[in-house]
Amino acid sequence: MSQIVRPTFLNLPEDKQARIIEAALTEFADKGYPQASLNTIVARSGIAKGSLYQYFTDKTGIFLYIFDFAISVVRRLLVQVKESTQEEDFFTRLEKSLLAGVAFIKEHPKIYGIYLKILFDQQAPQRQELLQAVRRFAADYFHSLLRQGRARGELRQDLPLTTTTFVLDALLDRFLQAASVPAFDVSLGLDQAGEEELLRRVQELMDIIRHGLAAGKKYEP
Amino acid sequence: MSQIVRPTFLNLPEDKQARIIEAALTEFADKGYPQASLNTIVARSGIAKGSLYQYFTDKTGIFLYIFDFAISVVRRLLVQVKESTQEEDFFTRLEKSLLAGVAFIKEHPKIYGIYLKILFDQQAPQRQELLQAVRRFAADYFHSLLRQGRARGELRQDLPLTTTTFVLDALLDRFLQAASVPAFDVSLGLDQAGEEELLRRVQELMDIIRHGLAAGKKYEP
DNA sequence: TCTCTATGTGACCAGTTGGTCATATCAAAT
DNA sequence: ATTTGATATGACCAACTGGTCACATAGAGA
Repeated sequence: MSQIVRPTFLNLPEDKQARIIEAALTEFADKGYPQASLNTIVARSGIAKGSLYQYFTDKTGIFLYIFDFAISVVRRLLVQVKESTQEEDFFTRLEKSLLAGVAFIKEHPKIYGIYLKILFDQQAPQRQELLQAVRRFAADYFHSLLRQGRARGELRQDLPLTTTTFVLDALLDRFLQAASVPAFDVSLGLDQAGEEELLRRVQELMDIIRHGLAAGKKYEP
Repeated sequence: MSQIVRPTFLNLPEDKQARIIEAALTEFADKGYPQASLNTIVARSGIAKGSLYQYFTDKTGIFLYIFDFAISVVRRLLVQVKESTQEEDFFTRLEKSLLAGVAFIKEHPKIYGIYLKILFDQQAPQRQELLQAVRRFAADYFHSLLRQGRARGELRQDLPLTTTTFVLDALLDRFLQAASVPAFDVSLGLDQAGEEELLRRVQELMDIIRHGLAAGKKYEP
């Protein structure tokens, strides 16, 4: 980080820092890394171009600082959800996690936007590392939920944990995308669903995760 | 389309057309729409900048033409898989579809790349329409599989079809992404998996789709 | 008041972009 | 040999990019 932010920036009055962070976050979330314009950031935060280079080393530096900021916000949420649902059963925890995700995105659309952008931007700096950090975080989360659930006998004992982690990660991640990227969601129409419809979809999803699709005799342990 | 390609392009010798399509496909798949450089396309296909504008109206025109070309290739595959598995049971069909997808991406990485790029490129022209077309295509496919499977009694009779479609779309799509975008795949390591490991993962995935996660008594119709 | 350091500034730079256009090339028809 | 219509070309343009730098400003300590 010390290679990225200059002390000058940290000495700045907090509201000025906030203005710059906000402007940069917006721009990166809107356009992605390579298309984001420093001129726009500078104009929106009301500072001079030169000043930007007194705060950060270069465009990459700005981006990494912003991403780091975003990550820290997400991390706080996940830890909190995990702890506050410690006592509940597996499926309730899963459901609450998903709903917490939906609420988070509604509250911090730009943070989610920057994540989506980086997802397929080959040119975002350190993309590989940044993405793996995020997904690993999610994977660890699910894995831990699964282990506890299995230990309590709420889940099939023979579940392959890594594949199951993959399934959960895929389903919840995609559900969030569907709820916030209309183009993504052909079937459910989540982007303009009301609270109650969203809840119904979540429950249908949980039911499928529980019982699967097959008719007839179920798995016997 | 007539607004997009000029007749001049279609009059060109086929190998010249192919060279240009190839160069454009590569560039768009590599960089995405806004970052793709016409200069690069021109250089790689060995034609003059001016010529490009005798073939297409503008950058958007080139992109839409290429995308259209890509879509037609995908469409052919899906139709073929659907027909050739007509007689099999639901889960076998699903499994074969997924494996066909993996094979397709291996054979046409650029076509898949262009799809991934457009996925989150807010600035790709007509992005909304293009994406919806693709996803709708997939959704229709799964929906049709599901209806047949349910009619044959292979699936729970009370399955909510749209949510189930969503589940299948999410899982298979993500599986394909994991198999081709390493950063995306923390848990399974599919990108460097051998044939046999990949097959095992597919079967584990199918098992989870069949039976779900829950222990104990299964759903009774 | 003068000095010194930290901070602020915007004209400026080279490089790249998508797009244009006057001109050149060429094949067929007359 | 000449005309004609389609096709090919690359120098050129305005707009923008990330990044620089000589200079202005301000505030604290002397």
